Amino acid sequence: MTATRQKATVMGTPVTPIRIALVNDYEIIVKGLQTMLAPFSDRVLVVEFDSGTLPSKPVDIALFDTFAGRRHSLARINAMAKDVGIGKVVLYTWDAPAAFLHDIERHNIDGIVTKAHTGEALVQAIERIHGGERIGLDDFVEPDAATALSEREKEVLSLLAIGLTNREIATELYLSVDTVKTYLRGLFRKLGVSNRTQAAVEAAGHHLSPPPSRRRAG
Amino acid sequence: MTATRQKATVMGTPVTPIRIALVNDYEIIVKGLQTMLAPFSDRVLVVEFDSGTLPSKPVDIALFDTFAGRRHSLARINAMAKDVGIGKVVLYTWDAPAAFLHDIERHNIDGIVTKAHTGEALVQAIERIHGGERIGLDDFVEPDAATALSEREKEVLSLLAIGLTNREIATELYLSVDTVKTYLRGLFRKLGVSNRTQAAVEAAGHHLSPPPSRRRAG
DNA sequence: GAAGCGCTCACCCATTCGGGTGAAAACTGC
DNA sequence: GCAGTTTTCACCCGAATGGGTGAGCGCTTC
Repeated sequence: MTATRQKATVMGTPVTPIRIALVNDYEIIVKGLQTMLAPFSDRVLVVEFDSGTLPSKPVDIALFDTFAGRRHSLARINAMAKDVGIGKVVLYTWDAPAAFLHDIERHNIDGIVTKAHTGEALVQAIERIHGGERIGLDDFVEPDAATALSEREKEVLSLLAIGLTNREIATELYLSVDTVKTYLRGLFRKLGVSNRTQAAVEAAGHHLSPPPSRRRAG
Repeated sequence: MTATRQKATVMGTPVTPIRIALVNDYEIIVKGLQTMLAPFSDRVLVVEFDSGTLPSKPVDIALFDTFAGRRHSLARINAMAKDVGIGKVVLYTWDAPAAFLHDIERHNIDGIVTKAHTGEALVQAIERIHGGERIGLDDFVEPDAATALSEREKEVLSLLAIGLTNREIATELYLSVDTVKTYLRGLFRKLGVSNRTQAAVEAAGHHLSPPPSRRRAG
């Protein structure tokens, strides 16, 4: 929050704006970001808007609009990020950043900003992330050591949390049922619960379960 | 979907655009809606943007941006709607409309549109709602008769949803375990699930389970 | 290189769960 | 009154779950 971060010009000399791409399907967000960032064109430049696809031009930062149910693409964008020339991948989400803990740890996300940000705040966040800070991440990294879930445990829990049986979890993760049960015992202990339903409820608190299904399509 | 709906002019004579207000806190949505609807200024006119407060001028339609955790204001806006001169109250939400079934039944919402709409689609939806249709509502009203839960079933489900065992539920409700199991069979059938964990997840969608405990602040 | 942790699996055992059938009592609506 | 629904319970049975112990392998750390 030092004053140096906010100036886009140094002694009147213009600085190259940070080039960002927005990966988003929704017109209102695309238009909103454009309009919202227009006054800051000297600091950030939105060079591309994509509908679920990757930006075709190199950018400093890709704002990745991650919705539940769309997380799969996160793996993809990250895998291809270096090929295309994306400097950093930033989640641009409605949810509290914690909702994407799972993704953050799995893929290398460089920052998270929420859509609650105003234009000015967003620009500042982008500048800080561009500068190497891990905005929105630091608050959510470390769990509790003793109750920290391992990678595999989180995978098992996330599948449990959608109601899969042990056998289904095993099949999904290419494990034996006994192994799944071993993980569950550890999970129950760490979560302080005694059955899978309680674990599923807790999983939501750990942001490891999807939102409940909507019965009817919108 | 008749052709008459789309024309904003009648034989070249301009028609008064529908006046809408947006109740929203987020700059990106405010800016996005403005920009998105700008090309349709002959059909819809965004006359006011409010941050959580009610529009001060009479409008035909108030787009009410409802976020989880902000639903309380829905009751307020509706109560005051007629005083201020709001023609219709429309939810403008990300979620599938079903997420607000609860609200819809409690307050008199005239329509629901999602932010996935493009400008053109949004304008059409607004026009149809203005014309008296209940966009997005008809698909979500009735609890389906066959899948409606009885009082007792809801009680059982709400206890299941916090992870109680059948025996615990039975004790809690002064029932036999067999009775609880009978209810569960019916619940699973109505919810379209095959085990209690899935039922617990669904229960959240039915507003029958408390929000999961947050271990860390978001 | 020993200790510790994460990941994997196996076997055992008691309990719980899920699903099926049947049925009685009460209340609701036509 | 009768049909339908809700609430309640019982019995049966196979499958799933939960908990315990033990154990091998790989990686990191001291």
